[in-house]
Amino acid sequence: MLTHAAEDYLKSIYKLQEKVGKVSTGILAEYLNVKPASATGMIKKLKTMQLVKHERYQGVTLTDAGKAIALEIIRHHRLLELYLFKALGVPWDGVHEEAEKLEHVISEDVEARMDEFLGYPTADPHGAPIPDKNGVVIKRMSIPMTDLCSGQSCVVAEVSDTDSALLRHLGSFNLYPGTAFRVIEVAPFEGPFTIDIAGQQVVIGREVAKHIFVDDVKE
Amino acid sequence: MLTHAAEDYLKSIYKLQEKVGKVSTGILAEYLNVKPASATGMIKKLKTMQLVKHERYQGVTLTDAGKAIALEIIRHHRLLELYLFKALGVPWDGVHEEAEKLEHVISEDVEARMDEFLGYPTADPHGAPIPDKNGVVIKRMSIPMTDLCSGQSCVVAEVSDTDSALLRHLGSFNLYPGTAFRVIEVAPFEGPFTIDIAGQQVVIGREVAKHIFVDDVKE
DNA sequence: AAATTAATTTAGGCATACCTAAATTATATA
DNA sequence: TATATAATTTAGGTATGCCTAAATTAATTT
Repeated sequence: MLTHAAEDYLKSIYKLQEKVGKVSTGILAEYLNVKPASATGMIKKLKTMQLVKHERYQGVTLTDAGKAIALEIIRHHRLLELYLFKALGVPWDGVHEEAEKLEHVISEDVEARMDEFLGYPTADPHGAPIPDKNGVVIKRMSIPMTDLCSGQSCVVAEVSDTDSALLRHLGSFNLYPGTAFRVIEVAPFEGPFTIDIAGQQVVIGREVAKHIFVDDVKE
Repeated sequence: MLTHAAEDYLKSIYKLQEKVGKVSTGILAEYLNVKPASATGMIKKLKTMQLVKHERYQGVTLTDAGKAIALEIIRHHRLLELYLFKALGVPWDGVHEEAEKLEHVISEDVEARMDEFLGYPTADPHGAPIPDKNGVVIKRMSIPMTDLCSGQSCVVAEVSDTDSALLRHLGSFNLYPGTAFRVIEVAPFEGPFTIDIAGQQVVIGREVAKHIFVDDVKE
């Protein structure tokens, strides 16, 4: 079996691969809050296990085996988040941290039971897709909120899950995945967004908007 | 914060203290499936943290601080067992192993939510008492089934939780905590027990009976 | 009491996974 | 192209927690 650290590396490589494309040692180390030298060491270990491909100074890529494990961990994480949220009422700004610890120790059996309880869901409380048992991920075609213009309507698809304070902030406006809103005004010079959520007028700063992804954009 | 290993040592010392009284290095090592030398090492570490008292060759005792941590871990374990059993339908012969991993990573917040969901229970699926938030344990006055004589009636109070095969065996007779039965016959020369459970006649071997503790004994 | 046996502790090693500091390699600039 | 800068890797060190083997201490037997 893999160590927790190895699982975290695989998960992080997968996520960075999605976001940035090429995954360098430095980017990976920064993401995991370790030094580049530590990342190099783990990459070497994962390479001997045939879970990653790596050429010196050229970054890492997951092998099929590595990707399968990464998706399994991500599935654990997101199912746990949703379970904690729905079954135990843990606030959505707390589920990430909790799931981060549980994802490495939960059994496939318990996971299957949570999955059944939740009705085989496809997204976690932040809107991120939950890979199925075979590692198949259904990708949504969402765009960053910062791409919206005045007058456009849309639905929140996903928000980033790591910043607890941000999530509390969004929660105070009811800005959850599935929530519809309309852009009233985009302030010039990279300014904030004024939006309408269920009749309420709310101002969302640009830095915050970067962490919100939307769907179903209409004029 | 303590390591998982340190938590396991404290928990084991507590349990052995209950069962055997004096806890020697050798007993502790055997219980934890490590070598005596390893136990000595951890005992030293726990001593510097003032969680145990230890005189060379004289065995270990928990300090109040150590006992508090031991009871906290035991509370985690038993609440998790009951939660997995009741909320997710994990069979009672599987909850111990699962809880063994989760007990070290579950937060106080999630634990409190499980506790509420379960209605502040006082016993786990095997009948073991769940310490409350302040580490108070309500002890039951149960006796081993092997002390019973022909004709006596009783109620199952507790069964040992570590042997999964034993639990499946007991489950097949509906021999859960709370189940009442009457001893029909005790075979001589340390032989098996024949009992009546809800009209069904069942034979329980002496080795199995040693792991069953009963309450409410009547003639 | 002496000798044997058993329990415990010390000493020295291994693996994991992190660190810092130095060396190396690649890339960008002059 | 030579040099400066940035990224990466190597080398060597720390802490945890396990191991084996040897030394010590305690308990039992003769």
